[in-house]
Amino acid sequence: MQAKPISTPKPQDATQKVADALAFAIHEHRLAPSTKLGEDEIGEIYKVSRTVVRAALQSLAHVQLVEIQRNKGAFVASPTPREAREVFEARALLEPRTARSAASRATPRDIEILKDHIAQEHLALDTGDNGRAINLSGRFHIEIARIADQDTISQFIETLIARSSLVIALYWRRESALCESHAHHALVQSIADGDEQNAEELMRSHLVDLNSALDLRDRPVRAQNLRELLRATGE
Amino acid sequence: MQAKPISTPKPQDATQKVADALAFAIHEHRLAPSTKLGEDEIGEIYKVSRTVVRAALQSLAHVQLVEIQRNKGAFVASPTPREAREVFEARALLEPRTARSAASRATPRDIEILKDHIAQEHLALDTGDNGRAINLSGRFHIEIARIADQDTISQFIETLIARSSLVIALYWRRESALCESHAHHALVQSIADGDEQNAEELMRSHLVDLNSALDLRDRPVRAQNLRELLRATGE
DNA sequence: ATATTCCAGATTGTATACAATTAAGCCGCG
DNA sequence: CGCGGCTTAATTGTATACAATCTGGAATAT
Repeated sequence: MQAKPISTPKPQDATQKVADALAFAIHEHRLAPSTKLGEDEIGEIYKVSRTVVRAALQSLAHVQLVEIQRNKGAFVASPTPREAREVFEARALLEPRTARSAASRATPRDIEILKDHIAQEHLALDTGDNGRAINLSGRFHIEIARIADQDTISQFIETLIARSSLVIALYWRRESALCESHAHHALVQSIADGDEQNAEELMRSHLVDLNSALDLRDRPVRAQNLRELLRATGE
Repeated sequence: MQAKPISTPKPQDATQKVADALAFAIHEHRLAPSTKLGEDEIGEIYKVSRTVVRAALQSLAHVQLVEIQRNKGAFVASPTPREAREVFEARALLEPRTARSAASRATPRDIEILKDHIAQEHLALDTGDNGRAINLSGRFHIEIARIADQDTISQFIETLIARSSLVIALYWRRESALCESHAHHALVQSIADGDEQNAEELMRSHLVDLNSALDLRDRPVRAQNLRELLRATGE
């Protein structure tokens, strides 16, 4: 019966908060691939102990947003071209089916949410906030998976989209504009219409478009690993 | 140069070792769903500190082999009928494609490995070691995913098979025998022949068979949660 | 001058200690 | 006899302390 009026110091999981904050930063491309994530450093930023930071980093490592090298530390993941290709292949396998399912289940409320996402996406693009636009674009796909009401597959898609953000950071061709909004709009329309076949097909082609906007030929320079590569030749 | 013949005390990640040991026990049905996994208890068993145990449990929670309830502790996961259905739906979506891919890539060495798996499976069944048989059966599917050479999807399949083990523990109909070996054998044959279409179809029907051997109508009694359920009605 | 060895600082891996929350037993009351 | 509140023990969440490993540079020898 006492009041806790103001801010709750640590009401919920501190670990989750740190993990979310880091994931958000990565999704918005504020943390570039291969960036070192020192435990003390992060702990100081969020005012938590290394215990919490370590748990958060391990959590992110599980979805491959960060890579942990034993006795070396945690780094923002830097997907290889092969991994990048695999991520989009997996999405191509899962998401069309998900879109179909969403089309058969979406409620008016769901359509509202999706349209709102698109509106925010436009806004972010107009204000030049590319990081936010990429983040919202990903969450659009996650929202569709949620509507499909398949938790297991949704979880997979979430991790794939998280990784996609890294892939985009590394391999996106600047020439191609970030104008997927059109595709998203058409997708919402077919979902709203309950047109399963069309939704599935639109999602498939949307993913093909996304994939073709990547240039996977370039090898990403792994900043911090230069030294390691050099030493590898010595032994 | 040097030999590390016998056991290494803590050469690698102690966390991984504990996680593997627990996962193994769960896969072999030695740890039943809803079993409480106390941190001190496990730490004492494996002679490690709670720090390590907690990391291992969180790792297992990420693949949903255990469920962590804040301030309550970790329990062996107990999939609901809905979750069970979703797991097999996801497998039905991923594995046929994987089998096809495996058929197109398998080397003679891979075929050897698969046949060896089947042999071990037979052995386990003959000796009545059902836990081991289930474990091997799952690893057979994982091996196919590995041959398909799609790491991302393989990882998903691994977690799905891990969860399948729990589903089997909860929903397997005792009437139906554990005689999938025949299906596995036919699958290996088509993979060895490089018959992609057949491999895909066999995998699909194999998963259908597995699914039909489950009885998802029964609600699993969550042993430890009785108290919790009772209290839920009170508030 | 270059390469190598070794030492010191910094960082991670693990264990322990303390704080917060929950579970269980006990007592008193209806 | 059963139920409810309180107290205490047990368990988890977090922080800190110690040990092991790695990074980076300086000194030395070639």
